[in-house]
Amino acid sequence: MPELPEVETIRRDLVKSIVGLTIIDIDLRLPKLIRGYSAEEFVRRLKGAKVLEAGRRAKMLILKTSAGELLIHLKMSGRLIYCPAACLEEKHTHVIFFMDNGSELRFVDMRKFGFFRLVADSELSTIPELANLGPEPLDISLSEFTRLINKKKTSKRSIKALLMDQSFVAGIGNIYADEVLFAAGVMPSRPVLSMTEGETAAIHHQIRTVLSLAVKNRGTSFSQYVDASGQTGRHQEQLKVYRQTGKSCPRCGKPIERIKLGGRGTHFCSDCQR
DNA sequence: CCGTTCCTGGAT
DNA sequence: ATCCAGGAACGG
Repeated sequence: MPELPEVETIRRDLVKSIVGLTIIDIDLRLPKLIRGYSAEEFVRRLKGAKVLEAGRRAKMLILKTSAGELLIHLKMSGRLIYCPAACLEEKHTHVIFFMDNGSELRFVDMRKFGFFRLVADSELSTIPELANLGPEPLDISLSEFTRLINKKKTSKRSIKALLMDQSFVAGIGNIYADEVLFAAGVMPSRPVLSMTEGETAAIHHQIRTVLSLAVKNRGTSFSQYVDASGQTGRHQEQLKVYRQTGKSCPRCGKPIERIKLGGRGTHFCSDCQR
């Protein structure tokens, strides 16, 4: 899926394109992607609703509407595409929102893992998909990050698994976990309990540096991810280790290695990361 | 903790 | 044919 930088890019696009518009109709072709309400009730409630704001929490998009908060999770392959006027329909288009100015917002998802949830009345913080999220990685201070790491100091799990744990810090996925740990000089497989004060500070610093640069570059595009206008991001050109197996480490020249950690492809330089 | 599962498709 | 893929819930 889009991780924090990709979702943030889409959010900023949607602020410019659909905030202020009203949904006049919805073509929902894959009812199972709606959580909470039935598909019929979801459509009934959102028809006629005005989009008031486009927000984000971790990797979740939150469209504030006059009918409640619309949560959208893109998971691995979901895309939100804004069509100002007639655009060709892509394969795997599962939902189309028709807006009152003739434009459309389309949800396209090859793997069908993404979901929508309309929250009409309850507190957002009680929603299951939001309730257990940790702090935003770009907001957390060094002292707070250090405190959270120290709380996990009994854990033998890898530092990479912890960074990807959304209840620890919310928004980092497989790409940026590898990139952050390379930039911080820490091996992804290192147990959390072995982190030094200096390494913790380096990881905190690189989370900020790597994620904000990726946002500036409008995200990383491989196969699926594009922004809300259908354009690819640019951060794939800046990746140091992710999917760079066998290529020379940009710092020391040694070939980048790949292992499997927690079921995920994990990329690193064994000279630059300890 | 790890593996499996939800899906479809591209790469090897 | 087999493995892999920006996520995350679930079960053992």
